[in-house]
Amino acid sequence: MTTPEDPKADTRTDPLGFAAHDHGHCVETGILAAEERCSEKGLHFTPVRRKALEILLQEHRGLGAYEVLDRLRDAGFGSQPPVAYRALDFLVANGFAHKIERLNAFIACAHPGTRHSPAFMICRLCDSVAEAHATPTRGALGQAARDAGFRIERTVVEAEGVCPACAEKADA
Amino acid sequence: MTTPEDPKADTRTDPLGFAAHDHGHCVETGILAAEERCSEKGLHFTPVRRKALEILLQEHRGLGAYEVLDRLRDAGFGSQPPVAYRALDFLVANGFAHKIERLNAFIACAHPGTRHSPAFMICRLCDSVAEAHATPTRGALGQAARDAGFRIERTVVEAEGVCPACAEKADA
DNA sequence: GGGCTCCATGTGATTTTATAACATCGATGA
DNA sequence: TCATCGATGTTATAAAATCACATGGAGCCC
Repeated sequence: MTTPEDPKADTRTDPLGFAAHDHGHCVETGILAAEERCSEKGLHFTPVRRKALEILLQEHRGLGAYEVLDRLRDAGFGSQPPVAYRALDFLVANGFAHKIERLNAFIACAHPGTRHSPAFMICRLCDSVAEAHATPTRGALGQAARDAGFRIERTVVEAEGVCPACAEKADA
Repeated sequence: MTTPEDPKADTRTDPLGFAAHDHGHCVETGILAAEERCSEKGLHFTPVRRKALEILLQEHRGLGAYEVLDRLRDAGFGSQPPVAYRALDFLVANGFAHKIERLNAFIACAHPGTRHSPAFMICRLCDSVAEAHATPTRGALGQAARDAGFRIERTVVEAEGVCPACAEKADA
């Protein structure tokens, strides 16, 4: 965790959980976490896969597969859809990224390494996305599932709305 | 290798909330509710729209837009995608149906008339879908949104797993 | 080393899902 | 009457995802 002496040194205002932060840090630690976990688990963190994760980490918003593909192509990798989809599948399967169903888009995991059900907050005005933890077995859905005898294996929880920065702009 | 029965082929035990029920009732009351609400609100419940809702009501699973389109064509309506998408858009916009993002599919609302955030339980074995109520502002997501200052306008809550009927078959 | 298998990458082609753009037509009402 | 509007229809195209198959390198066994 970096604690910059001068908070104003950080000029980027990309929201992470809609809060200002040192964004270079995101990419760096995201890649490091993936490297570590891959070597632990014997997974092949190959160049395309690494690059795809890097691309996702660079933005706190959902990127379409074809947007990722464009950037992979620019980086010298293959130019056909399966190139992107396969890299993204790997990242999602191993918890380094998530798919946002509402957007048909992908985003780097904000809590890599921890076992979790993600929940997303998607700003419809600026497209930024924050990841929180969902607790699917608690709450109304969990109760309904228990009542019905339904075994939950995976959950999609996505909230659409307005992030604090955009709400503030709208007020002004 | 044995040839187990394909659970998706079983149409006799349509589950509603994964429970047996009088299915004719579903279609009938669904249509009636829509008629009533449309006349209340001055909405045009036209033949295509009515037929589309009927089609959705006939199944407790998600139907793709093109599946709906096929049946609309069979019923004598137009045969091009916008025909289905427009009817479905109307139904969704007015709360008579929902889109299931995980499946890129549509389903008739199980609680028409009541204002609610739907939550779905999707059986990955037989494709049946049950609708429950979500309480997005309670629970972890609501707390995260409040903490972040995010204003939730709409939520997608979808659980994938195994319905009681399929779980039982799997045990046997 | 030779050959083998496995897995990742690459490509072209296709399928599935969704929208754009524009014509027609009937109901409503000035 | 005729202007307007919303609904329906059509053709064409865009966007998202998958299929099928070829290549190529890493590790391994003999």
